[in-house]
Amino acid sequence: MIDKILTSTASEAVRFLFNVPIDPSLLAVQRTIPAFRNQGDFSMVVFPLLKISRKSPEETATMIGNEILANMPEAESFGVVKGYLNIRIKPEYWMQFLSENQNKLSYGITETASGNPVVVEYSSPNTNKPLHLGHVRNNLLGYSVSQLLKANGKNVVKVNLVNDRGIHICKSMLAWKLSGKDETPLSTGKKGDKLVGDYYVLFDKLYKAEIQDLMASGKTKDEAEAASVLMAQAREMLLKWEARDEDTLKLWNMMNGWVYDGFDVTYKRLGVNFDKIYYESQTYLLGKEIIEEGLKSGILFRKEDNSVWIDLTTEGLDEKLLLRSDGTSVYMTQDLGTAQLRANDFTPDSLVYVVGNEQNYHFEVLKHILFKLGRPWAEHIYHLSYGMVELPEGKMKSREGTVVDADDLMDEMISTARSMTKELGKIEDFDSEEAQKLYWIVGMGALKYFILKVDPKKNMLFNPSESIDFNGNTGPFIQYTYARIKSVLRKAEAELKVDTDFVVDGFHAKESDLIHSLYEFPAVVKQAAEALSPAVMANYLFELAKEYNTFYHELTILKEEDEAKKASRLAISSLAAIVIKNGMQMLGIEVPERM
RNA sequence: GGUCCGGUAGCUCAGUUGGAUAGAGCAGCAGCCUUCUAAGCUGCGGGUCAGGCGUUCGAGUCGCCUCCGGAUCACCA
Repeated sequence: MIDKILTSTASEAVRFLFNVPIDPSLLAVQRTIPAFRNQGDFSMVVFPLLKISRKSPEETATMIGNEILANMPEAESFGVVKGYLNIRIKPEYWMQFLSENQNKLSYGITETASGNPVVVEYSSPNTNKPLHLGHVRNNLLGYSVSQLLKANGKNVVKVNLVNDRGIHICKSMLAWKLSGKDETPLSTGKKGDKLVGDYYVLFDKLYKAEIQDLMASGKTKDEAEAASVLMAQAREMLLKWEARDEDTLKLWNMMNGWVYDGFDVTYKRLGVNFDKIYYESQTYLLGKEIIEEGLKSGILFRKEDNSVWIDLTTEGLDEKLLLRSDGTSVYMTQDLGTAQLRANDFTPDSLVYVVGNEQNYHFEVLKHILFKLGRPWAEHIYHLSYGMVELPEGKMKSREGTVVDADDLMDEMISTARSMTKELGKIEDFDSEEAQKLYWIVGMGALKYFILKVDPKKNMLFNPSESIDFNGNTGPFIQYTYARIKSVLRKAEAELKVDTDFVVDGFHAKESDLIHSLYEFPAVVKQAAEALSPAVMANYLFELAKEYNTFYHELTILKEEDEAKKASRLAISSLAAIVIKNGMQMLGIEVPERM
């Protein structure tokens, strides 16, 4: 990469001029800011060198500039403003870059995967309620991060750990049984996850009524909760489940089956998928051997009441419970077990957990425990901790009915895409199937981009009364730019063949900006993956699309009479389309050929 | 109370390892379709980067303190 060459040339220059070897990071090369683009493509700050040069900033910069010009064939000229050295790269360099990559469909993507896999866990739903906007953020992040890692040549295993057991499922099961209506998805025409979710809500309603009654008869809230028959029945059901009671298992299997059918539909529409699905009903007993092992080695200890703990106070944390006094496991025990299971299944390079930031502490503890128990791979556990999706009135609460349902939201996005497309009237020749596909692409593009453009670790706001935009910094804007480019390219191909070898005197400022942005794409792919942040990619793509639209507006392409210029602009367009398509694919967003 | 995360334009958000004059989008106003897709482009207004102190040639970015918001600190998951 040219910026690397520049850095090493410059540090050589400093060594030659001032006879002092320097750390190249002192001269971090950066892209010249727009105000000074007339002077160069790259800039260096010479202030840190003044102690070495013992000259004025201008003089120091000029000396280095001359030295670079003399030793770096790609450098064309330089300019100095205060302590900034701006270097222009020869257009020949950019021309070569363009002709080499203009038709490279895999530009920015490392196609051959190598190394042990990265295991990415995401989604991880409970089977007692349908997916909502919070889950949507989780799923989109997990899928996109997986795509980004793949684009960087990693083997990726996407896993989902479904929480299919526990008291919450028993509540839905119990309410269903008590209602006596024998409803099924088939009999009601309802999506299975929705139906089960309704019964979960029904349980809560019945339970609250029971508590009310008990309190009306003079009990305190605590007493009422302790005396609740419904809760006792739910617990009994859980015990029966654990005892593998046949009827209970049958009901459980049936209702979970409904939920999975429902989830499958939602996952498919969201465009996410998994390489392996773990079920807690099969993993919840794991971890106990690890505990035994830790007890033996003395890293864990047992209290008088028989409960097992780890002391993490030297790590600045607390003591943490790992086994209850009755010998049963807690969440942490299971997670230790499933982490080990994954380590055994895949011998991964690293483990990524896409889990909300309310579990920051949990994962910090998890890492520490595994590390103390002699699992060196624990060092490569990354908790991709994302913020809440909040509504204007605050947090979403399932029980208060303030959740934004994933299916409803997708329906709404697609229907908005439909009405906007119809209003614009550009696809009248599409058949119904093509049109439906486009509505889905655009609607989902708007939704996905809206969520992914925000830095994962930040909380974000969703206002249901203001529908998600389709103009400005949005998915459809980027999709539109792609469709626009493709339209030009189609026309160019329909004309005569355009020469892909071209020589131009130089580039227009708008062309240079675009070329430079396109040149940066592979670095952005890397950076986004390292940061586990689709937002890095999203924001880059928006800037790129904006630059293309400015270029498109200010310069003609097909009507350009100078054939070389025309060819260069087509090359820029072609590569821009490739970058947008590849970048969007890393976000899990499709792009339409027309819209 | 301890720990962690956040606070940037009216609103939603960017801002690479500290670098030049802090940027977008939306909303508002004014323009641009006989020309490669107007889901677009151009222009205008809009800021005590929560506040203070410090480190530095240079701080939205790093450190300390204060204020505000959120999360977490369960024999819940």
